[in-house]
Amino acid sequence: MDQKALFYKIVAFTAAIHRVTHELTKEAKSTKLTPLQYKILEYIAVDQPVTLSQISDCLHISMPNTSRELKKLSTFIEKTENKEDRRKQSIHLSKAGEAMMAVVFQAIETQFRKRIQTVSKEELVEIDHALDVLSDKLFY
Amino acid sequence: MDQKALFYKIVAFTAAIHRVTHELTKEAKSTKLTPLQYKILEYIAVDQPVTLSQISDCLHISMPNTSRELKKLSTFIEKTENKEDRRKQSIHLSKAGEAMMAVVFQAIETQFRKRIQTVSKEELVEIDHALDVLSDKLFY
DNA sequence: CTCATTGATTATCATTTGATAACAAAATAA
DNA sequence: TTATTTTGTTATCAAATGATAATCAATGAG
Repeated sequence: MDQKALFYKIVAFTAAIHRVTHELTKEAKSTKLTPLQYKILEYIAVDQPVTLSQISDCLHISMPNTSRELKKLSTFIEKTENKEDRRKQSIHLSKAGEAMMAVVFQAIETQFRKRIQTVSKEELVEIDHALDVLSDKLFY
Repeated sequence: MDQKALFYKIVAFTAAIHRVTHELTKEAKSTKLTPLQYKILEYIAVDQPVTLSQISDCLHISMPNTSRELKKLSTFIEKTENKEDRRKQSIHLSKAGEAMMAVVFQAIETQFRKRIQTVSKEELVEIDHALDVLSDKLFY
């Protein structure tokens, strides 16, 4: 296994992913979310409930800026007080946020279905396995 | 194969990749390149020679903005006239650009080697195969 | 040849994002 | 208790990025 070649393949791969996701999340643009706001909402949608500092840490956005963006997203999120530590906030999607992310995800999903139209069931299993392998061993 | 589950896995996967690449390309920050400039240079490095409109198309940056960024990158790139179509430019990395990207890639590679330290040869082959599968069938 | 199209540039403006300082409240350590 | 750390907010400034109009030269279609 030529590690150098593998490395270049990974660079090309990640670049390709960035391009494809850009393509797909363009749909999200119709929601008037900025890319950063979309990223934040996506993170909340997947990991909720989260705290502000979790968002800040994971997405590498400073706390002041995270706070600012969350304020802009106020209609899409809700903050619940954390009983154990009253400094912390439990942030999760509001009804409106859930509804909007559902629409966005639906749009992205539709795009993806187009992509896998021609893919056989066996190949889908292969893709699924490939995702697991890379998630486990490379992009954790 | 549950397509819905697969789709969510893909969303989580691409988000993970974005986070990891963010982590890795932070190294590139020491080069004083902005994220956009890095993206452009990376694209040139991988696909050179390219034209300005290719960069614009592939990275979804308007031509005026691409032109502006390329001007900022002038020390790292060279423009050669295209004999067939004199409107077009053949853009490739300059000596300085090659040198700098080599440093950046080296830094990223080092990070990646850390990640695959504990991975066996068999698993590397598996990773390589997984990259091929996803590149072919999903992120083309 | 004339006209529309393509590839690229310059200038300009608005928006988004990043960075930092100053602050406050809750929690924890001393 | 007091001091320190963690979590979050507000305000402000600078930089990066996006968007658009005007322009130009080369190309290709008619």
